[in-house]
Amino acid sequence: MPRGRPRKIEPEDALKAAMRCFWSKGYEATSMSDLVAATGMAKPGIYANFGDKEQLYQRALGHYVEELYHPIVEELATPGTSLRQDLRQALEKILHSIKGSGLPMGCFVLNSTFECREGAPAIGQRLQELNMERRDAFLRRLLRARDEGDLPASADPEPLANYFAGQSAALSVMAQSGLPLKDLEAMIEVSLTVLPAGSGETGNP
Amino acid sequence: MPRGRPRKIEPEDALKAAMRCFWSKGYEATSMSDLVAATGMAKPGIYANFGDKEQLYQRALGHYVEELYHPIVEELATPGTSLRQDLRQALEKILHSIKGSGLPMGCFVLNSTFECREGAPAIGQRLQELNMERRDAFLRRLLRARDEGDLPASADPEPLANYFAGQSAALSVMAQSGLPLKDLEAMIEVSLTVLPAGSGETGNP
DNA sequence: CTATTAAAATACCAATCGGTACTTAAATAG
DNA sequence: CTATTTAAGTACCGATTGGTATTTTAATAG
Repeated sequence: MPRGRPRKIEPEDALKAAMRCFWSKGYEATSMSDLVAATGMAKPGIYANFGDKEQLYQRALGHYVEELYHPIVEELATPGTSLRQDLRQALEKILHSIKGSGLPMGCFVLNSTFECREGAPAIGQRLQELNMERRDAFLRRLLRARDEGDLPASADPEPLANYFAGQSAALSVMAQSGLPLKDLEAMIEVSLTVLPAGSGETGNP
Repeated sequence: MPRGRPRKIEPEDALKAAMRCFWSKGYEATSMSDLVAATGMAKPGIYANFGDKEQLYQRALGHYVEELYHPIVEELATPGTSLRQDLRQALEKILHSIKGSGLPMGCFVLNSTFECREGAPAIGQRLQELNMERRDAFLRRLLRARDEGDLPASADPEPLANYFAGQSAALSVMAQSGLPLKDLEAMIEVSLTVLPAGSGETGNP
């Protein structure tokens, strides 16, 4: 056991709580008092463990990326079955991470991208990178499909990757606008029809 | 001429300035001091003319909707040439309203939709309506196309309308992520390929 | 001129903001 | 037991927040 007074809450638990806070309310709308209430850690403890509000925000975003964003993005790029089926599963996964579970609504990266449209260039650049990582994951999967003949050589993978990367925002905004889950899933099926025939089985059997 | 001391700035000009402020920085990040600086109207004048900060925000959003959002949404639903060409022009128009001009970046309605993901239910419901108005405009155009035979009777207009309504968010987030204009226009061409053949001339001549 | 009207401008309010210095509590080492 | 270490908890800081009461300025009406 360590030497001094035992800690009430583990810093990692506090970080998780702070993440949910920033995720659901955004950076500006989250006050230090909110963070104190959410983490259960007193203010001086927060500053001692994480630095100031902006540093904590970056740590929270980093935790989200490691724990939730990267896993989905990476799984998205890996083999699976056919191209169409893999893209369908990827968009479904993104959709359920947007709507389902007890987690705050939407994607933390997308939410932050829209909040930080000007101002702090440091976090803004990081967010551009993260959105591009999602795009690149789609691109990798599409390039592989072209190599394997799952995507015709005539198809250009880059515009397709940009397009699919954008679909998460499309799903997010329509979810926020109140569309029921079945309509959001129908959106996914529509978005998959941009794939040339022969990229896997059809979506409407 | 009116009776008392002449006004320094017209309330409508102040409203325009406030709109740009909220539009570019968001509700939370915009302070009354910012609004005073942007409008040139002293704080008591703002409260006298518009009420409190939240009321001013709603007025600013209303002004945006009347002046910029509704015109684009309505033009989107009206005849034109072929379905594909009309949708292309609509998405191009949305894209250039997102990127071009000297106006703040992005769409005020989309930005607000992402900022207000929980909290004030009043403005949140209004934003849902506005997003649905965009969707409904796409739907009207698609229904007309189906009646005119420009869209096959086998195609289901509703999922297509939801899909196209989402594309503005897709364009917005990829623009924010640093994609150059030509790549964004290529995204539009990809998104149009969900239309069945024979909905107007092809996008790749 | 004076009275009146309406807006601008100054000054101020309590509350909250992000951030810190300081004290207290709870553990171990000797 | 006392000394030491580490974190929790309290109290406070100046600055800024959203919001007003009050005064001053500039016009017209008589």
